[in-house]
Amino acid sequence: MTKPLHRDDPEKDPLVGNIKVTREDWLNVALDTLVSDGMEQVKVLSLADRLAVSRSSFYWYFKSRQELLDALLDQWLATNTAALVASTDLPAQTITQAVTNVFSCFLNPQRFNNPLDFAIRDWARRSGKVRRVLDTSDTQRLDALTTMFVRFDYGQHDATARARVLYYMQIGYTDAELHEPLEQRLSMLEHYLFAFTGQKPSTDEIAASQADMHKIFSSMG
Amino acid sequence: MTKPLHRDDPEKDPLVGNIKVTREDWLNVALDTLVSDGMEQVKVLSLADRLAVSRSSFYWYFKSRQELLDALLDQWLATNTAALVASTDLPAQTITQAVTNVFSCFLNPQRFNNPLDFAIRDWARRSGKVRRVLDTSDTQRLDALTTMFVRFDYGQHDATARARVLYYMQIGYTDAELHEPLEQRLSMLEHYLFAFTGQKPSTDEIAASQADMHKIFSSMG
DNA sequence: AAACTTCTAGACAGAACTGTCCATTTCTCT
DNA sequence: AGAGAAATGGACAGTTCTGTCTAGAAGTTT
Repeated sequence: MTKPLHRDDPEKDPLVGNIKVTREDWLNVALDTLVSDGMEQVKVLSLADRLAVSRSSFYWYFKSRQELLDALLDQWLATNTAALVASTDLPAQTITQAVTNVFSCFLNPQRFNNPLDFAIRDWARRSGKVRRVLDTSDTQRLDALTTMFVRFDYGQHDATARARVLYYMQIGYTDAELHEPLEQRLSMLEHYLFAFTGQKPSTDEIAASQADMHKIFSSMG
Repeated sequence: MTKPLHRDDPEKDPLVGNIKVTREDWLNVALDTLVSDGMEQVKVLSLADRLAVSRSSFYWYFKSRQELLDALLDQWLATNTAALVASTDLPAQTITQAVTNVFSCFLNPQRFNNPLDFAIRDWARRSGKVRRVLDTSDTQRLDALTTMFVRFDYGQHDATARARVLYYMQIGYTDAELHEPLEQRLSMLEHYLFAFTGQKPSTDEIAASQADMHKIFSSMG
């Protein structure tokens, strides 16, 4: 479990009365399960086990399992897309720098939760409602990326194509879970940047970009 | 259901005795369910319902549900990767033509079953064994694509980067289920080709590539 | 036609899950 | 202290699945 339970977290208000866990605790454990095992494995019984709490207590906080699932979708909706869109708007001198900013966002789990994004994508394959929510987000993200390329004087069609190549490649890359060592990944960076922007990055830009990535990884441990 | 049951297919040997369905029928229905609803929904009960046959009869053909799932994985293993690798080896005068060949393969459901690929990817997220099988296939596919770029005089690192951009972008694109009209997709082709190869495609090449795509779609109806 | 092979159907046991009901616990408020 | 509010836990009912066991149906062989 990633986050400590409410009752174990010294930062939070102490629990009064006969309370053992909060609605937030249920949501955190559910989110963790969603990410690691998929939406179908988010089961009241197993969540209760992990919380060491009676299963029936769940129904005090949620009307049904479906209400919990809806809450999880809402939570996703409020995070990942916003982070990515913000990264396309960060100040940058060149398109290479701008693309590096987007890379950084995807690489930083604090800003963009990749596993969660995939769990939602899985889910969308089985639920029309989730599919529609996801489509809206994908459109927003692609629009933001396209705007970024247009800002650096790419034509509308070219910008759209490059936004898609960048975005979809990121999805595919993460999906494949290619766990290559950081050094190898950094050595490829120059070629990725060229493929994405169509422009040879300067040695300064490559170095700056690599330093960026390095910083993210070392801050993660 | 896509394929007719063995008993309904005039091409096949008639079923003798008290036989209603074959092992092949079970596999086909299971594959169809896997593709549309995911591996967790492949249930003996619902397959039996779709076949209009008793559930317990399943155990004549398969030792257990797990044996069926293993058979599905084997079936995938024998198809998609082979088709893609073959497409990288097709004759081509230029890298643009070669990339077009790969596009065609991904677009043609007869050659590459995209939904099945995703069902396997989903599954791999929950099973270490499937993950390993998928990783092996991904590596084979990427190696074939890299070799293709090297054949057209790209440096080793550049070829690897471009192979990945092409392959992962394809995964991401399909995953997003962006159902854009064919005409729009064709109008973007020129920009995709440029982004993937780093070389401006000639007007002849663009036209040939578009014709290729057109042919696939019209043959599908 | 009797024996044999091949598959099917129904009954059963057992597990895992959802949701409901209600008594009980623990703190707060008056 | 007593009443009330805020959860919690245990028992119960109902559904959906897996896998086993066995009798029976529909052909084939001798």
